[in-house]
Amino acid sequence: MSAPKEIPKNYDPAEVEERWLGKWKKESYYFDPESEKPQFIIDTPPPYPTGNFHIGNAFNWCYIDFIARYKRMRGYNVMFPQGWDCHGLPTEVKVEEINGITKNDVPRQQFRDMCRELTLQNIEKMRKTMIRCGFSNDWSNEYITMLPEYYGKTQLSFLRMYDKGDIYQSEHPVNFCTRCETAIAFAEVSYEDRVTKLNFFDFDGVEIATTRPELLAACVAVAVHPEDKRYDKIRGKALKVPIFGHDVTVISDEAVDPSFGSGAVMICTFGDKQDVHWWKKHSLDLRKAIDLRGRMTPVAGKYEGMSSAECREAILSDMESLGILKSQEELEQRVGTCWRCKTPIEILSERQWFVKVHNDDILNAADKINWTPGHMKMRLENWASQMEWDWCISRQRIFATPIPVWFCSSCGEAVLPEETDLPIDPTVEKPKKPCPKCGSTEFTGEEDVLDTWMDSSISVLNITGWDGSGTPERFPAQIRPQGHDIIRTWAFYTILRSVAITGGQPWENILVNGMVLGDDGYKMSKSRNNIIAPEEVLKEYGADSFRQWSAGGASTGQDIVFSWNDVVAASRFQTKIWNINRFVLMHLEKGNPEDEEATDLTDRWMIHRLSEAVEEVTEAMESFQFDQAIRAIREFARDVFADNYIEIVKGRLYGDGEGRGSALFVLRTCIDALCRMLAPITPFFAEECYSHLTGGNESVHALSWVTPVFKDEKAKSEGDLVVKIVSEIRRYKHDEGLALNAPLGHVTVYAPMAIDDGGDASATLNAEVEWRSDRPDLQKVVSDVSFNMGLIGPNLRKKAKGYMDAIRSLSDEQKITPPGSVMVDGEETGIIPGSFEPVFAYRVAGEEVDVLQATEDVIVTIRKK
RNA sequence: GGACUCGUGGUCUAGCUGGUUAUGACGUCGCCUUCACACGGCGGAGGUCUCGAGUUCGAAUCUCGACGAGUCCA
Repeated sequence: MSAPKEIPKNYDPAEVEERWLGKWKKESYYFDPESEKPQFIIDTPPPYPTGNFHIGNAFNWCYIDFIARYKRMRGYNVMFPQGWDCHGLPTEVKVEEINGITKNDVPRQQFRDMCRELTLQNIEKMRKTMIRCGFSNDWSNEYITMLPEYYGKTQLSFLRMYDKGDIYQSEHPVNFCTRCETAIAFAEVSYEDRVTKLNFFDFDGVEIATTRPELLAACVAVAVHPEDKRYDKIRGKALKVPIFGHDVTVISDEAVDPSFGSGAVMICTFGDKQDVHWWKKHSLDLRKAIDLRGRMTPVAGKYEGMSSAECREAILSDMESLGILKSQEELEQRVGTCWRCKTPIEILSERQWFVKVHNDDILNAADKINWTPGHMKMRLENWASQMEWDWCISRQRIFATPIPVWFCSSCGEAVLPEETDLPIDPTVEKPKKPCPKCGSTEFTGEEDVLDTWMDSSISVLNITGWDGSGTPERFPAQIRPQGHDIIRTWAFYTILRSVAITGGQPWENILVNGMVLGDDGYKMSKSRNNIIAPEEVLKEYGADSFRQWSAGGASTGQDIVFSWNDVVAASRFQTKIWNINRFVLMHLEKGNPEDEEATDLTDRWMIHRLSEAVEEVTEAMESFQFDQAIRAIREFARDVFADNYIEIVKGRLYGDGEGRGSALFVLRTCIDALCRMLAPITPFFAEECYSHLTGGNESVHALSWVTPVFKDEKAKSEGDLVVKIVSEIRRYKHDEGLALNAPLGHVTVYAPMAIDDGGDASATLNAEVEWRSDRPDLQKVVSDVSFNMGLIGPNLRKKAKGYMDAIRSLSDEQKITPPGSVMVDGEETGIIPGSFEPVFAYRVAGEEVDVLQATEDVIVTIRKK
């Protein structure tokens, strides 16, 4: 081992991190398909390529990278793949915006090419940020869902599920965005508070309140509460719909709130989800008054062709002139809108493709997965148990995976391609065989495309090597790391699809991280102006500080508030370790130790404490508690190693007498362990420190994880005492107004056991320290009693308080030598052995010394010179 | 409206399978230009653990309620 001569005085993260990025080989993170090691496959979230890898992503990826790096050191064959979930509205909207077109202005294929081009550019931008963060992705396992090799698998999964009967088409009400002209899933509906008008009008003699008068033409019934006496006379009768003149029946339903509006509701197809319920339950007619573009249909009579907003105004004005509009009230309501363009969604009934949702199977699979934190499973359960209808997977868009289906032009039969012909685009290619039902060779390709969750919900099948020939050997993956915002979507859909295709659960573990909030405690948003980009943090403090913040900023699963303070503290911690490292290297250079053994008391104490820290950090990493891991590392490095141990062994290090070799061995062992423990969290910093320690021949990331060196309980308790004495005397010096290194005179420590600290305490305190195991000639008085509640509570229950009072009122003599029993509430109660101990105080008898009481049975006297 | 999470010194945060003196960071005050580090060291001040009720010998921790905050969703 040869330490390099030059180690810079200051740690410069920018320089160091760039340098290692240039040296590290991406191949060293590749999953090895030939390896004998156990696999550890991570089902990395495939982000949407917006071009902006935001701080929430970065936080999520920090967790993943901690795990990936840790598991490699633990001897696993790790796959940390990177996917890109490309399809979807945002890119289409962006392309339309950039080029000033709508999707219908150019041929489908050209529009797709434009989307693809933009997506590739965005992916490249995001890759750069990821690499700069030091994430150890396996780029040999990258996948891009818009490319044929991936979406071919999406189509294959479609065929498989179609064959099983899990995919079907049907006319059913769905959420629909009339601006984007596509169906959307519940997961894509967002909600906004808006103020609207509640309109009261005369409906053939009955007062009705509605927020959506434009749907009057779509009215198919009027509903009242079954016990609402006001409407007893008209229940079951027909009413004539104003303006439009068709008849509808008055039905009873418990879901009607008699106190809202007039207590009578008009049911339209469809004003909201409740209408869908009623429509299904009471088998009502379907009257479509709004078309896919948000225009009124012929059903709306003279209002045909108007937008729904125009129609609303027109109908209200007509009602007014007819004298049937009674009054209007303001009403606050939450409106479902398209998550992308914020247009209020309509519920329209159209032919769509659906995936069957088998809730029980999903819940069973979810039960087999280990959830961290546990309560996140509840969110999935609540979501699954309240699903209103099957998953609508068809979208009327362009940039997405085509639905691989043709319809026979003469008999209408749905014809699917052969699996070997995938991937296909049915709007471009034709079936290879005539229609199996009628023999026709004329077909129309399905123009609808798939919901992008159909792509991303097979990420785990893709990375474990699914090719359609059965459950892949590597399935399930070991872990899915993701945010709690997509439990209802990505996690839910992935479990659904894994169960449908393989029958098993997709992962062994799911680790759910919190959301990153702005430093004001709120979700980051443009309107709050509290967005922090990862690049800002990296530029200022480096990736390692950012990663430390990710690890330690909040406990796993909690939302995490971004805090510059914590980033700065992290960076200072690195400075601290850097200086410790410089100090250690300086001494190693002064004369390298041959010793491979810790012999002195404080050295053995240090190794014991190190071993404890290693166990704590290992346990934390195993259970994904990164905040506990970094906290344990910091406490060990700063408090135990630097402030206690190093200060105590300086005397031996600056001399060249006995014990120097042992101390150097311990210093080297500790630094080595620190580098390894820090490697997953601060990979650049750990690598830099380790390279200085060893000369840079081997990467810390290629090493195995730390194992405890040894435990020595005797050295631990004796060493704890030495440390305690040193800190007590420092406090004493401080209180006496002495500098910490000021000479002190003679210190005598009276302890129950004989201690040989090899002169460490003397050198540290600049005083003669004498360790004695006899008792000092001091007056000893009982000052208090300490109780063992763990013993007293369970044994005495209600009598505990009385028992303690009785003990306290014993004489000093009896506190030292207890009687057999005491009286508690008039009852004789036996003394529980070990339930209390006397606490002693000491007074000086004659000699002119100051007395410190370090612990209950350790006395220190100080004779100043 | 529902679900979930949270409410701890000035600020942020840990603890929450109940048991000595409630963790740490930032800030703050005092001392120290100590030979790794002033981006430091040593020492201190600062908390009725949101409120109320309950369970218990004992509650920051468990239960119920109130109030407040956040997130996801109908």
